[in-house]
Amino acid sequence: MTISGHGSAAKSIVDELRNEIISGHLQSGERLGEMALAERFSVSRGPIREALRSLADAGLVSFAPNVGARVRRMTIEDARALYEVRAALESEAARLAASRASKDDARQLIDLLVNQEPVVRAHPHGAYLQGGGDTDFHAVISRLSDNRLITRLLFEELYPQLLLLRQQHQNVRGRGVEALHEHERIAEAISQGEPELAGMLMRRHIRESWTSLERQMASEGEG
Amino acid sequence: MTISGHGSAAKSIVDELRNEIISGHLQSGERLGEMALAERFSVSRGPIREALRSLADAGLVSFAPNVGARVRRMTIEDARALYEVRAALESEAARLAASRASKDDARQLIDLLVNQEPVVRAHPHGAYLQGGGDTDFHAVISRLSDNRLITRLLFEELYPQLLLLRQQHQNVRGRGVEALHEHERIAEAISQGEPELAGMLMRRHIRESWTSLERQMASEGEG
DNA sequence: ATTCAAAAGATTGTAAACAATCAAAGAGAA
DNA sequence: TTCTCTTTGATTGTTTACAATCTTTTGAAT
Repeated sequence: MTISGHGSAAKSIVDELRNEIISGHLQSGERLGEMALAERFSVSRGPIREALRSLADAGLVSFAPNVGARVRRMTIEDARALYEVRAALESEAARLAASRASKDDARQLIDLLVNQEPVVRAHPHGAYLQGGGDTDFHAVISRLSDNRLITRLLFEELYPQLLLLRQQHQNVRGRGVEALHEHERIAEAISQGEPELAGMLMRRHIRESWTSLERQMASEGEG
Repeated sequence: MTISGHGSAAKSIVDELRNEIISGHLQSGERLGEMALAERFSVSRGPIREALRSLADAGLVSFAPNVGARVRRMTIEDARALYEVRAALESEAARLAASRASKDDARQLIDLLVNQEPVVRAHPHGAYLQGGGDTDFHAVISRLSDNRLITRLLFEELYPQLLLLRQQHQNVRGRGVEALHEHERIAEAISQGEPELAGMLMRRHIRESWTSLERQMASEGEG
């Protein structure tokens, strides 16, 4: 679960390594030797081991006993499983948000989208997810769901893996305009207190996102 | 994520401690000092620290920096969040199983229930979940979903926490007969290849389970 | 040239000692 | 008595050293 604790040394090391993995500075499959990292961060192997375990929990690093850690390589099967779980958790979050959100909360969600609209229209195929806009939207819904477990699973396990996936298949383009439109419909359902509809729209939204990504990953194998 | 690795020492320590926590031999809130555990297992503090981190990832142990680990105390809010996530993941699993399961797989699922029926009828209020029968049913659906991430989340994070919850609120009784009947309807939907129906029935099944548990936890506060 | 085996090198797993932080006990004053 | 400050004790965080395992290299035999 990784509640939070984690000796302060390991914590900052985790953050740094996560950024380097997600940004592609550390390539997929690359070995993460404990001694090498210990020297790099001017620290002993203890905190390094703890940091690597934590990254493995987040799904960014893979282990082999007596062999060590490597930057995880995401297969297309991993990606499919990831999107299926994401659909389950986010549609549940949308459902709960529609049940529990106050009028004020819902209004805040809609305002967020109104502010994002001009930005998205300026970059129709922008990396919506990575840019923060998409993250904001889903983060707000996560908060409105009032379920800390869902929020933790999404932000500490699924989203990092999604970013890693994007990093490893670089030619993925966002669906900026379409996604924004789908967001608007979801926000509307939440603000009107319709859990079933909100959940269904969110599920469809994520399925569309996966369809788009899957197509790009497939064509990647050809070219 | 805790792929598997984990030095062999830590692995067995994790298993032992998990059993002791779930069985109630270690009470909730009890301190888990590193030195004490190191002596108990005749091992140094290194593997102990790794084991405790792993248990924290499973949600059985809570941390405070510079203070240490304790057996996690599950609040009613934790329980609610847990059941909401469980509903999301298991209904997704049922949905996927209905989409993907072969006729043979589905038949196997129904056979499982037929075999369990006489056992459940003999103990109508038995601890279905803990006894293995319920676990078997959900495990099979998990496998039929063909999604390793769902399976891992359920068996390494959610189910252990559910068992801990049961341990801390001891007067919970199962819904043996009703649950079995609901299982039969779910299995039927899966075998007939109806994802929407299977998902909906599973969601309802888990909601009923939660309603029953919530009522018992509430009455616990009174008596 | 290829394949297998054995030894050398490198890396992870574990143990033991040191440093830093926190919690509790005790003394003193209001 | 109660509150606060200080000190003491205990526990976690970190480092260093040792043991076990794996990977790679080297060599010979086919």
